[in-house]
Amino acid sequence: MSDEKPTESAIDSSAGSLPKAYDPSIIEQRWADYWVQERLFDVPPPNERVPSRPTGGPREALKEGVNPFTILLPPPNVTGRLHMGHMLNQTEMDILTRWHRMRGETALWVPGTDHAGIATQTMVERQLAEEGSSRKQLSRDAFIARVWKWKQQYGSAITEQMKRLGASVDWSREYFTMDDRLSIAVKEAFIRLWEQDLIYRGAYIVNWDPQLQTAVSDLEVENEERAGHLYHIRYPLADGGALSPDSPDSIVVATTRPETMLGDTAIAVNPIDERYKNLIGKLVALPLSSVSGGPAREIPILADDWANPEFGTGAVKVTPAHDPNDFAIGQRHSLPQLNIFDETAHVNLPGSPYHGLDRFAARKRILADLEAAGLLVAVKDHTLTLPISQRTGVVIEPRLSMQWFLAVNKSPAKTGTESGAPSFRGAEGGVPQNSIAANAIAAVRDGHIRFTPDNYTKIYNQWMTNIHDWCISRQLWWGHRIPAWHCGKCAAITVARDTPTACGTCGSADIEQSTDVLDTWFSSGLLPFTAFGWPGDPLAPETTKLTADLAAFYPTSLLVTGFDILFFWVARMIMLSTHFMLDVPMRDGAGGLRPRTLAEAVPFNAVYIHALVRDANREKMSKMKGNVIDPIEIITKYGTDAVRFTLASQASPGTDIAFNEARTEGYRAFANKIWNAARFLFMNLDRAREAGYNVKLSHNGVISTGAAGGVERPPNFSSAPTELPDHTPLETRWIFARLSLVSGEVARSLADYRFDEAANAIYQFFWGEFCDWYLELVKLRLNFDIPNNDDTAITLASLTSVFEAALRLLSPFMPFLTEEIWHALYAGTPPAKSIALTRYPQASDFPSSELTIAAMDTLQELITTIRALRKELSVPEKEATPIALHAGARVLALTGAHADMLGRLARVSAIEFSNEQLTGNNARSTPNFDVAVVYERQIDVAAERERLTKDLARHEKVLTANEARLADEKFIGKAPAHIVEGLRKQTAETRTLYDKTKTALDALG
RNA sequence: GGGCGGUUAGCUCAGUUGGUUAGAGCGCCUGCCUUACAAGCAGGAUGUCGGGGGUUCGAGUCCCUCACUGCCCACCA
Repeated sequence: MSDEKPTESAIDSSAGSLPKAYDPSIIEQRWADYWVQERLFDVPPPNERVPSRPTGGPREALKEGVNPFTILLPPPNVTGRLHMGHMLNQTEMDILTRWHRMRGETALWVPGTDHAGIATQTMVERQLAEEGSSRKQLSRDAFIARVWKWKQQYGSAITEQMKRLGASVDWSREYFTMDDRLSIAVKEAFIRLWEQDLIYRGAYIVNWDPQLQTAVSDLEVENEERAGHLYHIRYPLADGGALSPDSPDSIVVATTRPETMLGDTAIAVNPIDERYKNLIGKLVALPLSSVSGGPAREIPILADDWANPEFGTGAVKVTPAHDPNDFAIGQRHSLPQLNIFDETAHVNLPGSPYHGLDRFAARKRILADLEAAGLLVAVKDHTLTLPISQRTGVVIEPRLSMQWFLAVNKSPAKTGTESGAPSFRGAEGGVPQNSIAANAIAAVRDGHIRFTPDNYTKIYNQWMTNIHDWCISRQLWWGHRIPAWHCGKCAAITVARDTPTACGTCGSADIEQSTDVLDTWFSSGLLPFTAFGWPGDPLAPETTKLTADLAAFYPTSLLVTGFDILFFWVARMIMLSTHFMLDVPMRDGAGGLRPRTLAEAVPFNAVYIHALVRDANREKMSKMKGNVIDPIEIITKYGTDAVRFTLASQASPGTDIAFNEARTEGYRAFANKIWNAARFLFMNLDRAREAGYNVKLSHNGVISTGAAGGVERPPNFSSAPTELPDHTPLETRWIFARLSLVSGEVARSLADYRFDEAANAIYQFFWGEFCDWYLELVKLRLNFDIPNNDDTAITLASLTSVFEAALRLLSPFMPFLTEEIWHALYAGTPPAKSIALTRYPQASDFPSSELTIAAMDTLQELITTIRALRKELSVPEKEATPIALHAGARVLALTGAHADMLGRLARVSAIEFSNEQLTGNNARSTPNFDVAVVYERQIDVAAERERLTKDLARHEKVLTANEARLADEKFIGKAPAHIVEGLRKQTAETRTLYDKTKTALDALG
């Protein structure tokens, strides 16, 4: 089955050929393959006529049009396996993308994968370890070749999984962040930043992961509170301190990390601290610092405000090479920086007894030695926050090392190296400083980027305002190697686009490329523009570097992502994109170019941040806990559509999703329901054909017939409301009206990222209204025994039309099921290659009338009331009974005209109209009518009394409350008229119900 | 140390700018194999909206406070 071509397997619309139960496993893979093979969602390269994207809020998207909708897939790690977070993320993006596409917009969703420096390198290193080899045993080039081989072999796993989800991405534009094209762009970005003097190299304290043996950024460090100790250590004064008898001969410092004392180069006390005032300037003999049996190192006691007299002993040891604060003190006092650890955090002090010890072993030894020397004064319990490497879980070792940094709070220097390039930057006012961070702040502050939920605006601002320079170098092998060459002779740095042969400063040929690579987030931060071809043809003049894709699709419309990468990625994209894109000109519409504004330089106009997918008990999923739900597993069990719908129906902004399989089971049932509704329809279409009806499907929902979703759209995109013949039955008018309203609701919800509301509206419509009511009612009309019956013809046409439209409405949420049925409906000759290329139902597509809805509401209420009464009276399901009805003229007329509905749906055999109120124990009252079921059967008096008593109490409560309010002059005076009027009406109705209930209760005796 | 959320039916969650009797799905109870569907149909029960106070004609919704709970940021040895 699955190897058949979909168009051929699209079954004839005969109920007999649809299996009774819906089985997603036999259709989903087939359509997933079909969408990819047919390149249905590829967007052809834009031409000059592509209109540029107007800026506007999400509401703007409600208008139909041909604007591009562009969205970038957050690239998963190439080593990754799909998890529930991906699935939520992609479901949301796919719903929106399919929705926009079906609205006639050019919907471009660009997929890709991230080379994920650390993750990938670690994975391959692990593989090597299993083979008894290691990265260092291979050469750098051999190792990188090995990673590429791995990528070739396994790198497509995650994208293959994506295809299974039905993600409607443009595979022709798929990228990998280490592709040649993107590597060139990354290099170019680095070089320009260097030329603008925004990248610098320097020795600073960085977060060092001793396991990975690389620097990591602040963001890659998690702070964990742990119980630890504060050690008070005595440092003797070098001169013995015998200045005067009461003068101390030592100073006691407090530290949590005694092993770092080997790197101490000073002791700091606060200048206002009276205890130590006369020690300032003295030297101490650093204990345990003797190398090869030599004398102890002597270090000064100095005054620095950093020392807090309240904390510990008020004296702090200063280790400039291993603590950021100490580093700062060192800078202020020109202290030497003594790096005592190697890159694996083992003591690196040849000649010292601690040489070669791991940092924790060194701590133990040092504490023991201090104790033995009587220098360990006190050990106090102390909770400290330990920096933990996110990637490896090991304790981060702050370490002085040479790294590359991106200056984020600095204005770019004029480049000068670009050949006469005109600067398009900064034409807009309002950006005070033009630094990377300032632009990133302005972009959000000025509303060019909107966050949903909007509280992330604040979080973003807070972070961006306090941002530090970004350490962008990593001591890894897998990644974008920094295009800088160090000179062996003069030590100068040569940064160049093409591999240089000589030092740019002294001309020496003794140059070597930096061994560092760039932080993965540096390259992914460039994606919003590099994915569209930036920087373009490097040989072309600067002003024409606007690639066609960039011109057509930048800025992207939306970014959908999780809050966990808000700073890692979202913020970096805003920083880097605004910075670089301000220099890329805009088409001015008259064939020329003009500077780009900040609004046009932002990477996206909106950011939708979704929550976490948790397990059914709201626990965070983790491998350790073993509660990780594998999307592929759950999809195999319930079908992709059901899982997608589960996620969508719970995806309300700002709330985590507790993924509950029971719910997915419910949505599989929903899919099955629709499947069976289709079977019902097909069965009737068959009957109609057999009875000689001319069954022809209109193609009015189709917006594209030929090529894949291109930029061009057929002119007949808009569709006029379906015209209903005069004698169209009520239920058909009603279902069209409901479809219209629901279509409107769905559009409004999706525009606000309310996937839950949209999904629930469709669910309720499809099941609660179309299936539960409409399908039951059409059974009254479909009468194939009578040839050329008007009711039958109109109803069948409407039924088909509504069902087809409802499928389109549902298709962004359940693309597989709807595709399958839609193709089946057209019996192998569909008007488009996919339902995804048809028009999305709009409220204005269908005739709608409030009167129709009100009429059906009344009939539904009547039917429901009769059903309840029958149940209460224990009328056997199959037995029809007469009813008595007391009501106003409108309801009576309505009931008279639709007695057949009551017969079918409430098993009413006859209707007796009554002039009297009906209050017997076989009767029920609503504000619109009294109805009684005529059935001779002793009712359960006790149960009836209980029910009536309860009702009475409820009515009474309402009456008391309402009457009190209506008697309140302040309420009458201040509340708006429609509220008062509504309350009056409700009170009157409740009064009537109360009276009737009272009478009925009294009648029970 | 700062900052941000959450608390509504047994469970998971909705509840628009305050406005007439607070909803959904699942679960639960009862009755039905009614030829699209038992993955179904019909009916039913279930809430002092975390506690307290305030503003208001009117509060699940706004303000204060307390409790519990989750998260983010932060260079105090």
